[in-house]
Amino acid sequence: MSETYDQVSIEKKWQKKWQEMDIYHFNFNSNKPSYSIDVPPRYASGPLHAGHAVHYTHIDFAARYKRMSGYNVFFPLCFDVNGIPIEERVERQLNITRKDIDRHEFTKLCSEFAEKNIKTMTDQFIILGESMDPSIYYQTNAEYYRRLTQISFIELFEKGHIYKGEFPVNWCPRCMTAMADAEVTYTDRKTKLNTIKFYFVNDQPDQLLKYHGVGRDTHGKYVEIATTRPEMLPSCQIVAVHPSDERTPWLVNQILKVPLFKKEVKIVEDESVDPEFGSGIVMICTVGDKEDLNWVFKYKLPIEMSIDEEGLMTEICGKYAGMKIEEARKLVIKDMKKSDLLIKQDPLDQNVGVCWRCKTPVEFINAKQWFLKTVDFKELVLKTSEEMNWYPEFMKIRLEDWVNSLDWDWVISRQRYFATPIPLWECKNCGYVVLAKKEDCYVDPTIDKPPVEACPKCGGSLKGCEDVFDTWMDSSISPLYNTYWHRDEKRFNKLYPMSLRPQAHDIIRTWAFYTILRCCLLTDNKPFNNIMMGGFILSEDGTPMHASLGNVIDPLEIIEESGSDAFRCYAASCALGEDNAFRKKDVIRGNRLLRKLWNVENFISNITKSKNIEKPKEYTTIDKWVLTKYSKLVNKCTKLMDVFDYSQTMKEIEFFLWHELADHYVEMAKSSLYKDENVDSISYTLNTIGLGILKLFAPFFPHITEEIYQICYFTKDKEKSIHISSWPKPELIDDNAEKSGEIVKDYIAKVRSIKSEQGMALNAPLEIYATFAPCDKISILESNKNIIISTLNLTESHRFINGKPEIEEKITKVEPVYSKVGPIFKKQAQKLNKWIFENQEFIIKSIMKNGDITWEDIPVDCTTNKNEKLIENGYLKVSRKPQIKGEENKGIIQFDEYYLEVPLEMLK
RNA sequence: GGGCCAGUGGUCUAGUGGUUAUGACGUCGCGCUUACAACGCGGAGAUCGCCGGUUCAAUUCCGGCCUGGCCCA
Repeated sequence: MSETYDQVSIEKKWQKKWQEMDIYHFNFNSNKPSYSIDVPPRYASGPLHAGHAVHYTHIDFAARYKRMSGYNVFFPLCFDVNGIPIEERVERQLNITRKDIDRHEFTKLCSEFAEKNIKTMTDQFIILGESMDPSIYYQTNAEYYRRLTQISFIELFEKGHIYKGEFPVNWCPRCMTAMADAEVTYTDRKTKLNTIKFYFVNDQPDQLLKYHGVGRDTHGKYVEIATTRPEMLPSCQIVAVHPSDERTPWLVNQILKVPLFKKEVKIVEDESVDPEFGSGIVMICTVGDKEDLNWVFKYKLPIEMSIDEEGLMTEICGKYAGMKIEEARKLVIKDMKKSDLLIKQDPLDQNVGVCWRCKTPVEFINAKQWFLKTVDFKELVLKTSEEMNWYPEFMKIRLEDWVNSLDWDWVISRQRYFATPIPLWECKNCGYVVLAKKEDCYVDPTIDKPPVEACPKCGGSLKGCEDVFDTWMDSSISPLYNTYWHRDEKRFNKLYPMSLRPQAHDIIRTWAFYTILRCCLLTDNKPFNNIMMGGFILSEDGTPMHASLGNVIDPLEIIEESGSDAFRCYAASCALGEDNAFRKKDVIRGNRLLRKLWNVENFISNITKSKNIEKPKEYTTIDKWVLTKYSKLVNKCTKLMDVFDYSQTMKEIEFFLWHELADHYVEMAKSSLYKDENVDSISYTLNTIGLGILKLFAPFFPHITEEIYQICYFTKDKEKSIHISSWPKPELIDDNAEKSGEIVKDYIAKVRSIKSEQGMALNAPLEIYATFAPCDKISILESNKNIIISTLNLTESHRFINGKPEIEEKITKVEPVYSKVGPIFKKQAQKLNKWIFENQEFIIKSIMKNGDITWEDIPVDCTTNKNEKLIENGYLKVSRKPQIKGEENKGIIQFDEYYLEVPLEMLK
């Protein structure tokens, strides 16, 4: 091994070699049990950021661990390619709208854009050291994938779970298109707030007039309502006041007349009314803005539209029908002024949603949409999620809350281009739906002919559906695609349900929910057994990453600087399901850890490289100690990896490597080796642990572990890569040796730190005349004295002596043992504790005189035995300090139960 | 407004019904020691978000509030 680890070039080397070695290949003919991962298909709108990188690295930890544990791991490389965000980026890049060019020309541009990102991300995955298998690749816009999306739709349609209905969508009246929320931008503008009169239908008591916002004129009593959209009055559905408003008791359930229009509406109370806005009484129309849409859902209001697709007033607007919005607004105001319905007009700063391209204010219009029934299947989804293991468990609650709150079915159609076409034709005449044949899919009804010439019902001509699917319709069958549903019955039966669904918690209500729903409806079985939820990665200051804030972290920049393995160390430090700010210091920690690992393995290799390693006939105590520690580490890590607790696994291995192995065992072993003692057992121990720990680290640090494996262990372990070698097994567990080893280790560590405090080198000669300790400890030290003396470089004349030296001990402090005193004395405990602290001198004197103290000496009521000895029975804890007695040129250093007899100058 | 999660030394974090609370990064002091000075040893640094309650004892359990994150309305 070289002195230093050249991270950058070695990582590149292995990334290239692994591709040639093809070691991550999923073998369909393997006899091993399979472990299948329903990898999130990465959305192809741009390169990965640090958050994605962490999530995929977590998945990679699972894949590598399972591969080493003897599974045939299914870890596909995949991308989600359909959808609006890609369309939008293409439109912005070329400064066009999709309506400006041919539909199919446009989708081609989207594909090309996505392909570029896919290429970039595929490279990024390689640089991150992800072990995906490109031979089980898919992307959701490919015909082979869209075909299954369509088949799944046809089957759900045939089962009666699909229907057509009406639903309001964002709509730009100028571009004449529906748009996603993502395409709506917000802008400030000045408008007028009009306060208008809504007369009561029934006569009201005069007391009501004392309240603000209530008035009377020659036509009767009225309430004042402020609105920026008077032209929407014909679609006014209800009026609302805040429950804590003093007028509420008078107003609720009263009926108001909508001015100018022959319409009556009821007053309701609702928390979400802002009492400070306008008169504190609001009207709700269908559908003025997003807020109104919430009201529509909540009160199940009829969807009666006052504006149509072209931005013109509809039939329900009476004399205003057919006018443009602005035109109608002006005329409505004019008419209200004429009829004395308008009280005042105030200027208002407003934040309105506008079309991102033409800046026209967005309207909601009602459009015919396709729905998948979801409300009917709440129980099914809840029951199924119960059958799966959630990591962490509490994430299940989010799904349950979401499912329980569902009031509406899922709108699956989009008036878009770059997505899977909805595979059906409709009769222009009677609306009859002709589905594509499953065997014909993939079809594009905007191009392809329907399976029948004319409508089977009325003979009318058929029109291909121009709508496409919501992108979640594609991604929510990923477990079906992965397991060869409808393509290979044998593979499907073997692979479905999948072992693991990894994903982030922000898409529980979408990806997790839709996948469970659809897979259950289509297969009557859950899609996966385990679901692991990644948290959110925030930027270093704890705020979410946003391109506009300029705080997006590029994982490649970090990797260029510190390497992939170090970045993966950060990823491992992120607890599952929790939000983590990016921490540079964990990358630094990674670098230090990698360096330490390299140096320790380098040391081990120097010892073992020219030796034939064989199991020794006999071990030393410290060999058994460290092998026991190591074996327990293996058991612990295995358990932790099984529950995806990567941060803890990493900590456990790191602690063992750095402290137990490097600081203690290696230091002890070194001195023996240099004296040519116990070489066989130490070499075997070092080789076993060196290899084992490398394997424990392999899922986290694939590059460095492979490099070391190939150099140091390949000839002994004989796998072509550490990543297909087997996960370590415990080697030896000997609890007695472990206890003895701990005693030796603690003693050495303590003396080492004393040496360091003296400013002495660790291997400098140390003159200690004798060590005193109780019998159980001293016998253990005595039997390991060779290793102790050589490690600490003690003088040969040093002796281990049972008991205590000739010293005086002074008691410095007596404390109650709270956990013992508390439960017995309950309420009296505090009084007792206080007394103990206040009477230290008395207690110390009694103990000096009698060796212990009893309840008799303490003024406390107690039912226990008056003669009980308090120190002996663990009620009191005594601190002692030795005082030097004896020879003039010797002193005592004391720690724990040990007394070291040392030259006097060591005490200075 | 609702659900879930988090709030612990300067920064980030572990953890616990028992009174000197874990570790990392940073910082300060001492030391080149035949794997490693990009190292070792040691020190300083925390009213465990705030307010109540339960308890002999709360950072930990319960309730309320505040702040941040995700999702929803």
